[in-house]
Amino acid sequence: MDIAALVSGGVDSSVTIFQLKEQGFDPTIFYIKIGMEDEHGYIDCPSEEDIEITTYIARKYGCKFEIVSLHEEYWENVVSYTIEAVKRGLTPNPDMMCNKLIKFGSFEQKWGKDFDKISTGHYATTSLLDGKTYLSTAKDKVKDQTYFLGQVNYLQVNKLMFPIGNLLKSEVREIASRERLPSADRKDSQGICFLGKIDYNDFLKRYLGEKPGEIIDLETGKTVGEHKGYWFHTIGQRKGLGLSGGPWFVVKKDIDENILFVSNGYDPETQYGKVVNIAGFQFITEDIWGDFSDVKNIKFKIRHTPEFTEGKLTKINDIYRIESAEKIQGIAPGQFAVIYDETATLCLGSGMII
RNA sequence: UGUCCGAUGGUGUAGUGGUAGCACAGCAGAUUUUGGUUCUGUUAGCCCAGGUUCGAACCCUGGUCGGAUAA
Repeated sequence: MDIAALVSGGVDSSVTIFQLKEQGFDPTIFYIKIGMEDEHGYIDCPSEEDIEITTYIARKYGCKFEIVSLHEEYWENVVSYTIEAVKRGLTPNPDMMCNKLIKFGSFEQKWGKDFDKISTGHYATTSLLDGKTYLSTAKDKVKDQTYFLGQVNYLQVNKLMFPIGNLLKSEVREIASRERLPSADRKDSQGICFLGKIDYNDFLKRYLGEKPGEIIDLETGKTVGEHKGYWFHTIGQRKGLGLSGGPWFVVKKDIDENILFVSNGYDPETQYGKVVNIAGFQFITEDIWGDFSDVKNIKFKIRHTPEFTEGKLTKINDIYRIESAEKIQGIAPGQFAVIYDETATLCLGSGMII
């Protein structure tokens, strides 16, 4: 079986190679360059060290190694999507789009198609049900990364391998240090990858500029301050408002009027919600309930959190709706709601929060 | 103009003679493959000038500023 293994130089993806070799496979390693420099020199993803480590891994395990670039694709799909979404007042999720469109999209079209499987270092698993592959959660429920995979489709899931999905993070670290992998002690990667060391707000300022507007207390209707552009704030956000007498949380945006609505205090009701409406919901594999019509008990996430929330899923025409069992904070349109089965073992699908 | 009240970190406030606290904001770090949340740490202050006192944010006098009220 021919396996294309995506390796980033981090601990997780490094260990996948060890795992694959243990299982008798001989993967071809791919390092995808996406850190792109635009005309302003503002996108920057320092990849030297990553490539160095990946090269070492390839040599250590005697794997073929290719460095490929998806700069253009990344820019056209992920970065522009991010900017467009933010401009419309949404909260984008570039990393989910990167998985869907780049790692398992463009890569597949250009190189992956020649392989039987694509392996990555995600904390996720797949399982077979009635002969069909389903995306499933990882053994390490805290590190589980199925949320970021919620937008992939059946063809992609069918072809994916997650060699560390059945390991705990601690076990991965153990293997890495036992195998003396240079990435053993590297910090977990975090943050939007294309930004590198660039501050997200700087990035937005660069592309969208500043546009002062009012901050209004939703409860009293009073203007309590000024912001520099609605795109610098997302629903549920506390940091960055600069208002005293808080804490204050962003609860609503008016894009046309460029107004930010906030609520004050630690537990105002306006900060929470129980209903999440989802547009464009799609099952990754298929509707496990058959013809979905009534109400189903599910678990879900509206952002990458350690816990799964309980809720009920219903369908209203083209829109799916989650009724959360408990009130949840920061329901941000543009983010994806990812649906799991009742036991949080199968990742069923996702759609965009509206 | 008279009278009264107030003046404490960026903001809102505790502290009535003895080391100036708290909240929010800010900053830093932890957590997190999305700017979110959460957690930890931290910066920064007694309107000014005199006086009383061993010692003053606190008491007294004057000034400055803000608010109220009277004509």
